[in-house]
Amino acid sequence: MTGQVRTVDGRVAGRRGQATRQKLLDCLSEMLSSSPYRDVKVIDVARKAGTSPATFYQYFPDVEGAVLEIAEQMAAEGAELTELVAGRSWVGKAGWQTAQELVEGFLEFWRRNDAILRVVDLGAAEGDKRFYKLRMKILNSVNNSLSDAVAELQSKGKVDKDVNPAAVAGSLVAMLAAVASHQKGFTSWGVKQAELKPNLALLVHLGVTGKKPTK
Amino acid sequence: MTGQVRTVDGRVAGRRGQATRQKLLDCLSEMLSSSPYRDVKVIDVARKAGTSPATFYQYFPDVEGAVLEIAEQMAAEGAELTELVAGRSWVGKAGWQTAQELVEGFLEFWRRNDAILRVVDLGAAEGDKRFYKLRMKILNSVNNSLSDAVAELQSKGKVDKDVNPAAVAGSLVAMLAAVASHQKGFTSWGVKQAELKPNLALLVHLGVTGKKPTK
DNA sequence: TCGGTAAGCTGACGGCATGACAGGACAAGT
DNA sequence: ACTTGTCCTGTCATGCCGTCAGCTTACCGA
Repeated sequence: MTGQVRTVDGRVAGRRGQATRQKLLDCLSEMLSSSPYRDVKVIDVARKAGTSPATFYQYFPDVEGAVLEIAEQMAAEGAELTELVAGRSWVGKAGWQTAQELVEGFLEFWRRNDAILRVVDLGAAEGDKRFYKLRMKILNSVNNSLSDAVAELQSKGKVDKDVNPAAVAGSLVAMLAAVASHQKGFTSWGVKQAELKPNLALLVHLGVTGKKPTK
Repeated sequence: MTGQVRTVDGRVAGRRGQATRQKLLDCLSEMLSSSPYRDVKVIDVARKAGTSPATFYQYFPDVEGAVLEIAEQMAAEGAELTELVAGRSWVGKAGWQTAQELVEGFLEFWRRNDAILRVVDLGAAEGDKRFYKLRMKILNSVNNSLSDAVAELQSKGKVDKDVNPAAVAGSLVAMLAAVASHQKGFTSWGVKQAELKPNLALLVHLGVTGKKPTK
Protein backbone atom coordinates (compact mmCIF):
# COMPACT_ATOMS: atom_id res chain seq x y z
CA MET A 1 0.00 0.00 0.00
CA THR A 2 2.55 2.57 1.07
CA GLY A 3 3.79 3.28 -2.45
CA GLN A 4 7.46 2.42 -2.58
CA VAL A 5 9.88 5.30 -2.90
CA ARG A 6 10.98 5.55 -6.49
CA THR A 7 13.58 7.50 -8.42
CA VAL A 8 12.57 9.79 -11.24
CA ASP A 9 13.51 7.13 -13.80
CA GLY A 10 11.44 4.45 -12.12
CA ARG A 11 13.91 2.40 -10.10
CA VAL A 12 12.95 1.49 -6.56
CA ALA A 13 15.16 3.11 -3.97
CA GLY A 14 17.01 0.87 -1.54
CA ARG A 15 18.22 1.63 1.95
CA ARG A 16 21.17 3.75 0.90
CA GLY A 17 19.18 5.57 -1.70
CA GLN A 18 16.43 6.48 0.71
CA ALA A 19 19.00 7.83 3.15
CA THR A 20 20.47 10.07 0.47
CA ARG A 21 17.03 11.19 -0.58
CA GLN A 22 16.10 12.07 2.98
CA LYS A 23 19.34 13.92 3.50
CA LEU A 24 18.59 16.03 0.45
CA LEU A 25 15.16 16.81 1.83
CA ASP A 26 16.61 17.78 5.20
CA CYS A 27 19.17 20.05 3.61
CA LEU A 28 16.55 21.65 1.41
CA SER A 29 14.44 22.23 4.49
CA GLU A 30 17.34 23.98 6.16
CA MET A 31 18.03 26.12 3.11
CA LEU A 32 14.42 27.21 2.99
CA SER A 33 14.74 28.45 6.55
CA SER A 34 17.86 30.42 5.89
CA SER A 35 17.40 31.95 2.46
CA PRO A 36 14.54 33.25 0.32
CA TYR A 37 12.65 30.63 -1.66
CA ARG A 38 13.50 32.31 -4.91
CA ASP A 39 17.22 31.94 -4.25
CA VAL A 40 17.30 28.29 -3.24
CA LYS A 41 19.33 26.48 -5.91
CA VAL A 42 19.64 22.77 -6.53
CA ILE A 43 23.40 23.02 -6.55
CA ASP A 44 23.46 24.54 -3.06
CA VAL A 45 21.23 21.84 -1.65
CA ALA A 46 23.37 19.14 -3.23
CA ARG A 47 26.59 20.68 -1.96
CA LYS A 48 25.19 20.95 1.54
CA ALA A 49 24.21 17.28 1.40
CA GLY A 50 27.70 16.37 0.25
CA THR A 51 26.53 15.11 -3.12
CA SER A 52 26.08 16.34 -6.68
CA PRO A 53 23.21 18.04 -8.49
CA ALA A 54 22.78 14.97 -10.66
CA THR A 55 21.89 12.99 -7.57
CA PHE A 56 19.23 15.49 -6.65
CA TYR A 57 17.61 15.15 -10.04
CA GLN A 58 17.56 11.41 -9.64
CA TYR A 59 15.07 11.72 -6.80
CA PHE A 60 13.16 14.89 -7.57
CA PRO A 61 12.02 16.56 -10.77
CA ASP A 62 12.95 20.01 -9.40
CA VAL A 63 13.04 22.10 -6.25
CA GLU A 64 9.29 22.45 -6.25
CA GLY A 65 8.85 18.70 -6.37
CA ALA A 66 11.10 18.22 -3.37
CA VAL A 67 9.28 20.93 -1.45
CA LEU A 68 6.02 19.12 -2.09
CA GLU A 69 7.58 16.01 -0.59
CA ILE A 70 8.63 17.84 2.56
CA ALA A 71 5.21 19.41 2.84
CA GLU A 72 3.58 16.02 2.48
CA GLN A 73 5.60 14.67 5.39
CA MET A 74 4.65 17.69 7.44
CA ALA A 75 1.00 17.31 6.58
CA ALA A 76 1.13 13.81 7.99
CA GLU A 77 2.57 15.11 11.24
CA GLY A 78 -0.01 17.86 11.14
CA ALA A 79 -2.55 15.34 12.30
CA GLU A 80 -1.55 16.54 15.75
CA LEU A 81 -3.60 19.63 15.07
CA THR A 82 -6.71 17.46 15.14
CA GLU A 83 -6.25 16.79 18.83
CA LEU A 84 -6.45 20.50 19.54
CA VAL A 85 -10.06 20.68 18.51
CA ALA A 86 -11.63 17.23 18.20
CA GLY A 87 -14.43 16.66 20.68
CA ARG A 88 -13.77 19.80 22.72
CA SER A 89 -16.37 21.86 24.44
CA TRP A 90 -17.08 25.44 23.46
CA VAL A 91 -19.31 26.42 26.41
CA GLY A 92 -18.41 28.16 29.64
CA LYS A 93 -14.90 28.08 30.99
CA ALA A 94 -14.09 24.98 28.98
CA GLY A 95 -14.75 27.00 25.84
CA TRP A 96 -12.19 29.58 26.80
CA GLN A 97 -9.73 26.79 27.54
CA THR A 98 -10.38 25.23 24.14
CA ALA A 99 -9.78 28.51 22.36
CA GLN A 100 -6.55 29.13 24.22
CA GLU A 101 -5.15 25.70 23.57
CA LEU A 102 -6.08 25.87 19.91
CA VAL A 103 -4.24 29.15 19.48
CA GLU A 104 -1.24 27.91 21.43
CA GLY A 105 -0.96 24.65 19.50
CA PHE A 106 -1.57 26.23 16.14
CA LEU A 107 1.05 28.93 16.56
CA GLU A 108 3.54 26.37 17.83
CA PHE A 109 2.96 24.11 14.85
CA TRP A 110 3.30 27.00 12.46
CA ARG A 111 6.45 28.29 14.06
CA ARG A 112 8.04 24.86 13.89
CA ASN A 113 7.30 24.54 10.18
CA ASP A 114 7.21 28.13 9.05
CA ALA A 115 9.68 27.82 6.19
CA ILE A 116 7.77 25.12 4.34
CA LEU A 117 4.39 26.54 5.21
CA ARG A 118 5.43 29.83 3.65
CA VAL A 119 6.13 28.09 0.39
CA VAL A 120 2.95 26.05 0.55
CA ASP A 121 1.00 29.23 1.14
CA LEU A 122 2.64 30.91 -1.81
CA GLY A 123 2.01 27.97 -4.10
CA ALA A 124 -1.60 27.81 -3.03
CA ALA A 125 -2.09 31.53 -3.53
CA GLU A 126 -0.54 31.26 -6.98
CA GLY A 127 -3.20 28.71 -7.84
CA ASP A 128 -1.09 25.55 -7.96
CA LYS A 129 -3.52 22.77 -7.21
CA ARG A 130 -0.99 20.48 -5.57
CA PHE A 131 -0.02 23.07 -2.96
CA TYR A 132 -3.57 24.10 -2.63
CA LYS A 133 -4.78 20.60 -1.80
CA LEU A 134 -1.89 20.18 0.58
CA ARG A 135 -2.85 23.33 2.40
CA MET A 136 -6.40 22.06 2.71
CA LYS A 137 -5.16 18.74 4.01
CA ILE A 138 -3.22 20.48 6.76
CA LEU A 139 -6.00 22.83 7.74
CA ASN A 140 -8.93 20.50 7.26
CA SER A 141 -8.95 18.92 10.68
CA VAL A 142 -9.05 22.26 12.45
CA ASN A 143 -11.41 23.74 9.94
CA ASN A 144 -13.89 20.90 10.07
CA SER A 145 -13.90 20.79 13.83
CA LEU A 146 -14.52 24.51 14.11
CA SER A 147 -17.17 24.30 11.46
CA ASP A 148 -18.92 21.48 13.32
CA ALA A 149 -18.77 23.41 16.57
CA VAL A 150 -20.40 26.44 14.98
CA ALA A 151 -23.03 24.30 13.28
CA GLU A 152 -23.89 22.59 16.54
CA LEU A 153 -24.28 25.82 18.46
CA GLN A 154 -26.37 27.05 15.57
CA SER A 155 -28.72 24.06 15.73
CA LYS A 156 -29.29 24.86 19.41
CA GLY A 157 -30.22 28.38 18.44
CA LYS A 158 -27.18 29.88 20.13
CA VAL A 159 -25.77 31.24 16.91
CA ASP A 160 -27.64 33.22 14.26
CA LYS A 161 -29.09 31.24 11.39
CA ASP A 162 -27.56 33.32 8.67
CA VAL A 163 -24.06 32.41 9.80
CA ASN A 164 -22.22 30.10 7.45
CA PRO A 165 -20.21 27.73 9.66
CA ALA A 166 -17.70 26.83 6.96
CA ALA A 167 -17.06 30.47 6.09
CA VAL A 168 -16.51 31.47 9.70
CA ALA A 169 -14.30 28.47 10.43
CA GLY A 170 -12.25 29.02 7.28
CA SER A 171 -11.76 32.68 8.09
CA LEU A 172 -10.64 31.96 11.63
CA VAL A 173 -8.18 29.33 10.46
CA ALA A 174 -6.86 31.71 7.83
CA MET A 175 -6.42 34.30 10.54
CA LEU A 176 -4.43 31.94 12.74
CA ALA A 177 -2.22 30.95 9.83
CA ALA A 178 -1.62 34.53 8.76
CA VAL A 179 -0.85 35.79 12.24
CA ALA A 180 1.53 32.88 12.74
CA SER A 181 3.37 33.76 9.53
CA HIS A 182 3.75 37.37 10.48
CA GLN A 183 4.32 37.12 14.20
CA LYS A 184 7.35 39.33 13.93
CA GLY A 185 5.29 41.98 12.23
CA PHE A 186 3.21 42.43 15.36
CA THR A 187 6.15 43.32 17.53
CA SER A 188 6.78 46.38 15.41
CA TRP A 189 3.18 47.38 16.04
CA GLY A 190 4.05 47.24 19.69
CA VAL A 191 2.35 43.94 20.39
CA LYS A 192 4.27 41.37 22.40
CA GLN A 193 4.12 37.64 21.71
CA ALA A 194 2.55 36.92 25.08
CA GLU A 195 -0.16 39.54 24.57
CA LEU A 196 -1.01 38.25 21.16
CA LYS A 197 -2.20 34.80 22.16
CA PRO A 198 -5.04 35.69 24.53
CA ASN A 199 -6.33 38.26 22.07
CA LEU A 200 -6.31 35.70 19.29
CA ALA A 201 -8.07 33.23 21.55
CA LEU A 202 -10.66 35.87 22.27
CA LEU A 203 -11.31 36.39 18.57
CA VAL A 204 -11.59 32.66 17.97
CA HIS A 205 -14.02 32.27 20.84
CA LEU A 206 -16.07 35.22 19.67
CA GLY A 207 -16.16 33.86 16.16
CA VAL A 208 -17.21 30.36 17.11
CA THR A 209 -19.73 31.14 19.84
CA GLY A 210 -20.65 34.74 19.13
CA LYS A 211 -20.08 35.54 22.80
CA LYS A 212 -17.32 36.78 25.02
CA PRO A 213 -15.67 33.97 26.94
CA THR A 214 -16.24 33.41 30.65
CA LYS A 215 -12.79 33.19 32.14
CA MET B 1 12.43 66.77 -2.81
CA THR B 2 10.75 64.05 -4.86
CA GLY B 3 13.98 62.14 -5.48
CA GLN B 4 14.58 62.07 -9.20
CA VAL B 5 14.34 58.72 -10.89
CA ARG B 6 17.82 57.43 -11.38
CA THR B 7 19.43 54.55 -13.22
CA VAL B 8 21.54 52.06 -11.34
CA ASP B 9 24.72 53.79 -12.45
CA GLY B 10 23.56 57.18 -11.28
CA ARG B 11 22.25 58.91 -14.40
CA VAL B 12 18.99 60.76 -14.15
CA ALA B 13 16.23 59.27 -16.25
CA GLY B 14 14.60 61.50 -18.83
CA ARG B 15 11.18 61.18 -20.41
CA ARG B 16 12.08 58.30 -22.67
CA GLY B 17 13.94 56.45 -19.97
CA GLN B 18 11.09 56.73 -17.54
CA ALA B 19 8.71 55.34 -20.13
CA THR B 20 10.92 52.32 -20.70
CA ARG B 21 11.30 51.84 -17.00
CA GLN B 22 7.55 51.95 -16.50
CA LYS B 23 6.99 49.54 -19.35
CA LEU B 24 9.35 47.08 -17.71
CA LEU B 25 7.43 47.43 -14.45
CA ASP B 26 4.13 46.86 -16.22
CA CYS B 27 5.42 43.76 -17.96
CA LEU B 28 6.86 42.41 -14.75
CA SER B 29 3.53 42.99 -13.12
CA GLU B 30 1.82 40.99 -15.83
CA MET B 31 4.34 38.17 -15.57
CA LEU B 32 3.78 37.94 -11.83
CA SER B 33 0.09 37.43 -12.46
CA SER B 34 0.60 34.67 -14.96
CA SER B 35 3.51 32.62 -13.67
CA PRO B 36 4.95 31.61 -10.31
CA TYR B 37 7.26 34.14 -8.70
CA ARG B 38 10.12 31.67 -8.67
CA ASP B 39 9.96 31.31 -12.45
CA VAL B 40 9.86 34.97 -13.41
CA LYS B 41 13.09 35.67 -15.30
CA VAL B 42 14.62 38.99 -16.24
CA ILE B 43 14.99 37.87 -19.81
CA ASP B 44 11.26 37.15 -20.13
CA VAL B 45 10.31 40.52 -18.75
CA ALA B 46 12.73 42.24 -21.10
CA ARG B 47 11.47 40.31 -24.11
CA LYS B 48 7.88 41.11 -23.24
CA ALA B 49 8.78 44.78 -23.03
CA GLY B 50 10.50 44.59 -26.39
CA THR B 51 13.89 45.41 -25.00
CA SER B 52 17.01 43.63 -23.77
CA PRO B 53 18.02 42.25 -20.37
CA ALA B 54 20.81 44.82 -20.17
CA THR B 55 18.22 47.56 -20.22
CA PHE B 56 16.42 45.98 -17.31
CA TYR B 57 19.60 46.03 -15.26
CA GLN B 58 20.04 49.65 -16.06
CA TYR B 59 16.97 50.53 -14.06
CA PHE B 60 16.75 47.82 -11.42
CA PRO B 61 19.34 45.87 -9.44
CA ASP B 62 17.34 42.66 -9.85
CA VAL B 63 13.81 41.27 -10.03
CA GLU B 64 13.28 41.82 -6.34
CA GLY B 65 14.22 45.45 -6.67
CA ALA B 66 11.69 45.97 -9.42
CA VAL B 67 9.00 44.21 -7.41
CA LEU B 68 9.66 46.57 -4.54
CA GLU B 69 9.12 49.44 -6.93
CA ILE B 70 5.76 48.11 -8.07
CA ALA B 71 4.75 47.48 -4.49
CA GLU B 72 5.72 51.00 -3.58
CA GLN B 73 3.45 52.41 -6.28
CA MET B 74 0.65 50.19 -5.06
CA ALA B 75 1.17 51.24 -1.48
CA ALA B 76 0.66 54.81 -2.56
CA GLU B 77 -2.63 53.93 -4.23
CA GLY B 78 -3.47 51.90 -1.14
CA ALA B 79 -4.28 55.12 0.62
CA GLU B 80 -7.80 54.46 -0.62
CA LEU B 81 -8.07 51.87 2.10
CA THR B 82 -7.96 54.67 4.63
CA GLU B 83 -11.30 55.95 3.45
CA LEU B 84 -12.88 52.64 4.34
CA VAL B 85 -12.29 53.12 8.02
CA ALA B 86 -11.35 56.69 8.84
CA GLY B 87 -13.92 58.39 11.07
CA ARG B 88 -16.56 55.70 10.75
CA SER B 89 -18.98 54.72 13.44
CA TRP B 90 -18.94 51.28 15.01
CA VAL B 91 -22.22 51.51 16.90
CA GLY B 92 -25.68 50.30 15.91
CA LYS B 93 -26.60 49.83 12.29
CA ALA B 94 -23.83 52.16 11.19
CA GLY B 95 -21.35 49.75 12.73
CA TRP B 96 -22.62 46.88 10.62
CA GLN B 97 -22.43 49.09 7.58
CA THR B 98 -18.84 50.03 8.38
CA ALA B 99 -17.83 46.39 8.77
CA GLN B 100 -19.45 45.44 5.49
CA GLU B 101 -17.86 48.23 3.53
CA LEU B 102 -14.46 47.54 5.04
CA VAL B 103 -14.64 43.89 4.01
CA GLU B 104 -15.89 44.74 0.57
CA GLY B 105 -13.24 47.36 -0.10
CA PHE B 106 -10.44 45.33 1.35
CA LEU B 107 -11.20 42.22 -0.70
CA GLU B 108 -11.56 44.31 -3.81
CA PHE B 109 -8.22 46.01 -3.28
CA TRP B 110 -6.54 42.69 -2.63
CA ARG B 111 -8.05 41.06 -5.68
CA ARG B 112 -6.91 43.91 -7.88
CA ASN B 113 -3.34 43.62 -6.66
CA ASP B 114 -3.10 40.01 -5.66
CA ALA B 115 0.01 39.12 -7.63
CA ILE B 116 2.22 41.77 -6.04
CA LEU B 117 0.68 41.38 -2.63
CA ARG B 118 1.53 37.69 -2.73
CA VAL B 119 5.17 38.51 -3.23
CA VAL B 120 5.16 41.24 -0.60
CA ASP B 121 3.61 38.80 1.83
CA LEU B 122 6.24 36.21 1.06
CA GLY B 123 9.09 38.68 1.42
CA ALA B 124 7.69 39.91 4.71
CA ALA B 125 7.25 36.37 6.02
CA GLU B 126 10.82 35.58 5.03
CA GLY B 127 11.96 38.44 7.20
CA ASP B 128 13.03 40.92 4.54
CA LYS B 129 12.70 44.29 6.22
CA ARG B 130 11.94 46.17 3.04
CA PHE B 131 8.91 44.05 2.22
CA TYR B 132 7.96 43.96 5.79
CA LYS B 133 7.86 47.73 6.10
CA LEU B 134 5.97 47.96 2.86
CA ARG B 135 3.36 45.56 4.14
CA MET B 136 2.99 47.67 7.24
CA LYS B 137 2.66 50.81 5.17
CA ILE B 138 -0.19 49.27 3.22
CA LEU B 139 -2.01 47.90 6.22
CA ASN B 140 -1.29 50.71 8.63
CA SER B 141 -4.24 52.91 7.81
CA VAL B 142 -6.73 50.12 8.33
CA ASN B 143 -4.90 48.75 11.30
CA ASN B 144 -4.62 52.08 13.08
CA SER B 145 -8.24 52.95 12.49
CA LEU B 146 -9.44 49.63 13.83
CA SER B 147 -7.09 49.90 16.75
CA ASP B 148 -8.41 53.38 17.56
CA ALA B 149 -11.98 52.17 17.31
CA VAL B 150 -11.34 49.36 19.78
CA ALA B 151 -9.45 51.66 22.13
CA GLU B 152 -12.28 54.18 22.10
CA LEU B 153 -14.93 51.59 22.85
CA GLN B 154 -12.65 50.33 25.57
CA SER B 155 -12.36 53.73 27.19
CA LYS B 156 -16.14 53.89 27.32
CA GLY B 157 -16.18 50.57 29.11
CA LYS B 158 -17.84 48.78 26.23
CA VAL B 159 -14.89 46.49 25.64
CA ASP B 160 -13.00 44.50 28.25
CA LYS B 161 -9.91 46.14 29.68
CA ASP B 162 -7.61 43.24 29.07
CA VAL B 163 -8.12 43.48 25.34
CA ASN B 164 -5.10 44.79 23.44
CA PRO B 165 -6.46 46.99 20.67
CA ALA B 166 -3.38 46.69 18.47
CA ALA B 167 -3.35 42.90 18.75
CA VAL B 168 -7.01 42.58 17.86
CA ALA B 169 -6.78 45.04 14.99
CA GLY B 170 -3.66 43.40 13.61
CA SER B 171 -5.24 39.97 13.78
CA LEU B 172 -8.37 41.12 12.00
CA VAL B 173 -6.36 42.79 9.27
CA ALA B 174 -4.24 39.66 8.89
CA MET B 175 -7.44 37.66 8.56
CA LEU B 176 -8.78 39.89 5.83
CA ALA B 177 -5.51 39.71 3.94
CA ALA B 178 -5.26 35.94 4.27
CA VAL B 179 -8.83 35.29 3.23
CA ALA B 180 -8.38 37.60 0.26
CA SER B 181 -5.28 35.68 -0.85
CA HIS B 182 -7.03 32.35 -0.62
CA GLN B 183 -10.48 33.22 -1.81
CA LYS B 184 -10.43 30.34 -4.23
CA GLY B 185 -9.66 27.95 -1.41
CA PHE B 186 -12.98 28.68 0.17
CA THR B 187 -14.99 27.62 -2.82
CA SER B 188 -13.59 24.11 -2.47
CA TRP B 189 -14.81 24.14 1.12
CA GLY B 190 -18.21 24.83 -0.31
CA VAL B 191 -18.29 28.50 0.53
CA LYS B 192 -19.41 30.91 -2.14
CA GLN B 193 -17.89 34.35 -2.64
CA ALA B 194 -21.14 36.08 -1.81
CA GLU B 195 -21.56 34.12 1.41
CA LEU B 196 -18.05 34.84 2.51
CA LYS B 197 -18.33 38.59 2.78
CA PRO B 198 -21.14 38.90 5.35
CA ASN B 199 -19.50 36.26 7.51
CA LEU B 200 -16.20 38.12 7.39
CA ALA B 201 -17.99 41.34 8.22
CA LEU B 202 -19.57 39.59 11.17
CA LEU B 203 -16.18 38.49 12.47
CA VAL B 204 -14.77 41.98 12.07
CA HIS B 205 -17.69 43.52 13.89
CA LEU B 206 -17.47 40.96 16.66
CA GLY B 207 -13.75 41.55 17.00
CA VAL B 208 -13.98 45.31 17.15
CA THR B 209 -17.05 45.73 19.32
CA GLY B 210 -17.33 42.38 21.07
CA LYS B 211 -20.98 42.28 20.13
CA LYS B 212 -23.14 40.90 17.35
CA PRO B 213 -24.15 43.58 14.87
CA THR B 214 -27.65 45.02 14.73
CA LYS B 215 -28.70 44.73 11.13
C1' DT C 1 23.83 74.80 -38.24
C1' DC C 2 26.90 72.53 -35.62
C1' DG C 3 29.33 70.25 -32.21
C1' DG C 4 29.22 68.71 -27.33
C1' DT C 5 27.27 66.20 -23.76
C1' DA C 6 24.48 63.19 -21.41
C1' DA C 7 20.76 59.76 -21.92
C1' DG C 8 19.42 55.45 -23.78
C1' DC C 9 20.09 50.94 -25.64
C1' DT C 10 22.31 46.59 -26.95
C1' DG C 11 25.74 42.83 -28.45
C1' DA C 12 28.80 40.12 -26.49
C1' DC C 13 30.93 37.62 -22.86
C1' DG C 14 32.44 34.95 -18.66
C1' DG C 15 30.17 32.61 -15.09
C1' DC C 16 26.95 29.68 -13.15
C1' DA C 17 22.62 26.66 -12.74
C1' DT C 18 19.91 23.35 -15.17
C1' DG C 19 18.78 18.87 -16.56
C1' DA C 20 20.14 14.66 -19.20
C1' DC C 21 23.05 10.63 -19.97
C1' DA C 22 26.33 7.10 -19.90
C1' DG C 23 29.39 4.79 -17.32
C1' DG C 24 31.79 3.57 -13.05
C1' DA C 25 31.49 2.14 -7.99
C1' DC C 26 29.33 -0.61 -4.79
C1' DA C 27 26.57 -4.14 -2.28
C1' DA C 28 24.35 -8.68 -2.26
C1' DG C 29 23.37 -12.96 -3.71
C1' DT C 30 25.14 -17.33 -6.23
C1' DA D 1 34.89 -14.60 -9.02
C1' DC D 2 30.65 -13.32 -11.43
C1' DT D 3 26.21 -11.32 -12.11
C1' DT D 4 22.65 -8.14 -11.15
C1' DG D 5 20.61 -4.18 -9.88
C1' DT D 6 21.23 -0.01 -7.04
C1' DC D 7 23.59 4.26 -6.47
C1' DC D 8 26.42 8.09 -7.59
C1' DT D 9 29.04 11.37 -10.45
C1' DG D 10 31.73 13.46 -14.54
C1' DT D 11 30.54 15.66 -18.37
C1' DC D 12 28.04 18.21 -21.64
C1' DA D 13 24.63 21.19 -24.19
C1' DT D 14 21.67 24.69 -23.09
C1' DG D 15 20.06 28.87 -21.18
C1' DC D 16 19.89 32.69 -17.79
C1' DC D 17 22.59 36.11 -15.09
C1' DG D 18 24.80 40.39 -14.63
C1' DT D 19 28.41 43.52 -16.57
C1' DC D 20 30.83 46.41 -19.85
C1' DA D 21 32.28 48.86 -23.77
C1' DG D 22 30.53 51.09 -27.37
C1' DC D 23 27.04 52.69 -30.47
C1' DT D 24 22.85 55.63 -31.28
C1' DT D 25 19.71 59.23 -30.06
C1' DA D 26 18.03 63.49 -28.00
C1' DC D 27 18.81 67.90 -26.18
C1' DC D 28 21.07 72.40 -25.81
C1' DG D 29 23.91 76.36 -26.17
C1' DA D 30 26.76 79.01 -29.30
